This record gives sequence, C-alpha cells and structure tokens, in this order.
Amino acid sequence: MPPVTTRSTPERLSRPQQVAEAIKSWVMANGWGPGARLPSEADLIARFGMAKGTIREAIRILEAQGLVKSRTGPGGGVFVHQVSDARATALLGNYFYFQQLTIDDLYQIRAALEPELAASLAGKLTEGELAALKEVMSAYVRPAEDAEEERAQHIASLRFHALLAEFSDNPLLRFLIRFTATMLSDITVSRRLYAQPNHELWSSGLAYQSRLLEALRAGEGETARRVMAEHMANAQRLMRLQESVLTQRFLPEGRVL
Amino acid sequence: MPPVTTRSTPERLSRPQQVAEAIKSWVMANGWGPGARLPSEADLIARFGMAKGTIREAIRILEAQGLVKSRTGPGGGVFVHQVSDARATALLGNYFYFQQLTIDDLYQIRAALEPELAASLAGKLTEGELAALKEVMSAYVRPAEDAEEERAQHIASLRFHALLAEFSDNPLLRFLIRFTATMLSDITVSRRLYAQPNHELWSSGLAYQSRLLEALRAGEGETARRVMAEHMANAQRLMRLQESVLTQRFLPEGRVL
DNA sequence: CCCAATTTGTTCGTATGTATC
DNA sequence: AGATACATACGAACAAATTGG
Repeated sequence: MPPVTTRSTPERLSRPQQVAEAIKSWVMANGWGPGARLPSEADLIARFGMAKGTIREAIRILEAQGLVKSRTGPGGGVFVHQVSDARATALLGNYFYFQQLTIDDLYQIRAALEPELAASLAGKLTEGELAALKEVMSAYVRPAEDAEEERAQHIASLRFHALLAEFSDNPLLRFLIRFTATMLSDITVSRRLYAQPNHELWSSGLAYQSRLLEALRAGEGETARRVMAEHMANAQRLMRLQESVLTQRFLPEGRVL
Repeated sequence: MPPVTTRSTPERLSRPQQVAEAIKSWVMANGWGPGARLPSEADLIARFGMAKGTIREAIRILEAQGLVKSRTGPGGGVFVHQVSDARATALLGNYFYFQQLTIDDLYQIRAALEPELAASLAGKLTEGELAALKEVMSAYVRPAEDAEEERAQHIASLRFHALLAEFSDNPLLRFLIRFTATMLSDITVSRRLYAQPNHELWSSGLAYQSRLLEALRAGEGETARRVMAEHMANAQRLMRLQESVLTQRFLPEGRVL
C-alpha cells in the first residue's frame, strides 16, 4: 500500500481525504473491481497508523462518491462498488442545483443527442426490444383526462427515451439521455406543470414515437434521425409554453427512469 | 430543523447518511445559497442528539459531494458551497471508471454537441472572446517536433473547445463539452499516445478552427455548424487510428481544462 | 510577537448493533 | 442459541488552525 503523501499542493487535504485518495489509487493500482474487499477497519487503522474516526470518515467519503459499500457482520467489510446510475445522476444533479438550468437548456442537449441515438440504433433492435418500447408507449395511448394523469403520461413518455437509450452501447450516451430525461421528469413532479391537459403534446408525441419505431425496425437510420429531431423540436416548442426555469432542488437518489 | 426521519425504505441508511440528507433538505427548504453557514459541530451534536463522530461523518459525506466546505478557527464552520466544475467532473468520471468508455463513444457525443455549440454561438462572441480563442490556438500554430510537444498541443487544442464552451449560456452544454474534452485529454496523459507526431491531425485541426472562427465572427451559424461537424468527423477518424479504449483510472480532481 | 478564544480536526477506549456460523 | 467477526456509534480528551487583541 502506497504511503499517504502529504502533498503541499494549493489546497491542503484533510487526513480523511488523503486516506480516501490513497485507497482510491491503491484500488486503481491493484486493478480491483466491483466486489473486491478492502482491508477491515482495524487493518486500515493499523496500516495508516490513524485513529478509527479518521479511517471511518475516509470510508464515508468513498461511500458518498458511490465507490464503496460497507456491510456489517462476519464476512462483512468495505467492498469496491460500481458507481450506480442513480448515484451518478444524483451527484451530477447536485452540480446543477446552483446553476439556473432551463427547460430550453435541457432540450438543446436532447435535440442534439436523441436524433444521434435514434440513427445509431436503426436496424439494431431485436423484436423483443421493440416490443418493450411499444409496451412503454401503451401507458399513454389514451388521452389524459386530468392534470394528474397527464403528468404520469409525460413521465412515461420520458421513460420511452430512457429505455431506448439503454439499447445503445455507448455508456456516455446512455447516461446523458437518462440524465436529461430524469431532470425533465423531476420538473413535472416538483412544479405542478400542466394546469390543463395538453392534448397537442400528447398526440404529436405519440405519433412521432410510432413513426420512430417503424424507422428503427426498418433500419432506416436517417429517417429515424429526422423523425426524432422533429419530435424534439416539437416537444421543445410545446414545453416552452409551460414553464421556463427548473425548480431548485436536490435530486432524490431514488428517482431514475 | 426537520427531524431525522427513519425511513423504512428499501435500503436502510446509516445514521450519518440520514443526517447528511436531513441537512441537505434543510438547506433546500431554507433556500440557503453558497456562503451560508451551517450550525457549528457542537450545535449539530446538540440538535441531532448524536455523537461527534456521527455528525462529522455526515459533514464528510456532504463535503465529498462538493456541497459544503469547512474551515477551522474563529469565524470558521461548515459553509454551503457551489459544486465546482472540477468536483462534478471528477465525480462523473468515477462513474465511467468501471464502464468501458471508448474514444469513439466520446466522439459520438462531441460530434453531436460541438456543432450545436458552434451554431448557437455564431455572431454572439465579442472581439475579446474571439481573440482569447486565437490566443489558445497560438500554442499549436507551429508543428510539433516530438511526441511530447504533440501531446501538449493536443491538450491545447482541447482547451480551445473548452474555452469555446465557456461562452455558451447553457450550463449543461458547457459542462458536457468540458467533460468530454477533459476525458480525452486524460487519455493523452495516461497512455503515451502519439508514438510519432501526427502532422495530419495537427494541420487539419488548425485549419478547421480557423475557418470556424471566421464563421463565428461573421455570424454564419450554419457554416459554423458544418465546419465543426467536419472537424469532429475528421478528428474522430484520425484518433481512431491511435487507440481505442480508455485507460481505467480515476480522474484526479485538479485536471480540468 | 504572543496570547487567548473559537471552531474544526484527531485520538482513544468502550459499548452496541448486525450478520454469519 | 451462542460465539465470532465485523461495522457502527458514543463520549471525553487533546491537537491544530485561524482570528483578533
């Protein structure tokens, strides 16, 4: 195990932070993956020559970053853990808590990424995957009757995009589509958007997604790209009428589409 | 201050985690912004009725997320803090530590976002901003003579994109351009790409960026979009020849473009 | 320059909770 | 049920850093 180097860099790190960094680079150096068990608390105390509290704080830091998880009892200990989607989403969401992120900002990103996703998936989806997408769509084939139902349908339609992203083999693209969809769905939950049902958003969205599925099945990448681009432009126009600024709030970690 | 609700949800949270969440929603409820001071350690111990270690671990969790910073001494304490770019980048970088993110994955995102950025900035930059971009370019007007210099130039050219992104008023777009550029620059540092100077990447990149600046100054959005798209496609083609998979490593927090 | 007050940072000893055998 | 191996939590004391007199 590499020693804790007391670096004299711009910002002096507290001891727990030093220990956390040391453990991180130790894991990296040894190539340990998810499931690998770190030395026990007692071991770490002995190895680092520090008190229990200090070591525990270090572990808490790693845990907050989603890199480790600890279990009590025999066979327990601290284990390397793959950062979960929910954790990564929540952590990045924190970053935007203090920045004014508008619906337009989110749609500018979606308008750029979603068509690319559609194009890259054309002809690559199995019948089962296409069926799963249709299944999600079934939640909003019927027009919403009240605001509450409309809200639920909007979230379901966002889930359509999140599911579509799952089929991409680009982890960054997957994450970003999910992240933007999660942020948008968070708005509809926190603010009571949709004072009255928005039939136009519903019917046009459904039509676009149907045409999209056909293009995907037929392997027509450029058609899929164009349909999705229109879908985004249309949704952006309709959403813009509703509200403009996101509510300031921390994303609860549970909510991922 | 709201009480710590012992939620019986799927995953039971440890006490420090509960406290951290309680403080978070407390900050949110009171609308406290960066600079606001949380109650002192002693206060928190009294309010939560918990031991010092427990409270400290909670604060460490928030600190790891970049949400607070603490200072010692009189006038010190724990302060609400805006999550920094570097912290957000490092935290999201952790997420991709265990996922195989390829250069192609990064370029698929860049190819979608950078042209959109260019288009949205056309005609909106001041002469000073255009000059700053030219200043960055000056670091690589001269062909690199060895691998080391080539590496430095490549990073400088990534900084060109990061700086361009700073001029966008879309915080998410800013972040994503910076993030992808940082990830790419991290490769050139960790792996010794560029066994020999790559004159083609150098000269073509410089030419594209020059044409881009002209389009931006002239306010020709669609031209800027097209030039950037070609720039990305070209760079992706040339990079693909070099290496395909990112090295597994945690992003050091300092390195942000 | 030193001293005192304030606040976080660290240590140690002990006790409790929890899961496994 | 009981013993074991672990993390979790508590409390009191001490150390270090910062500010102001």
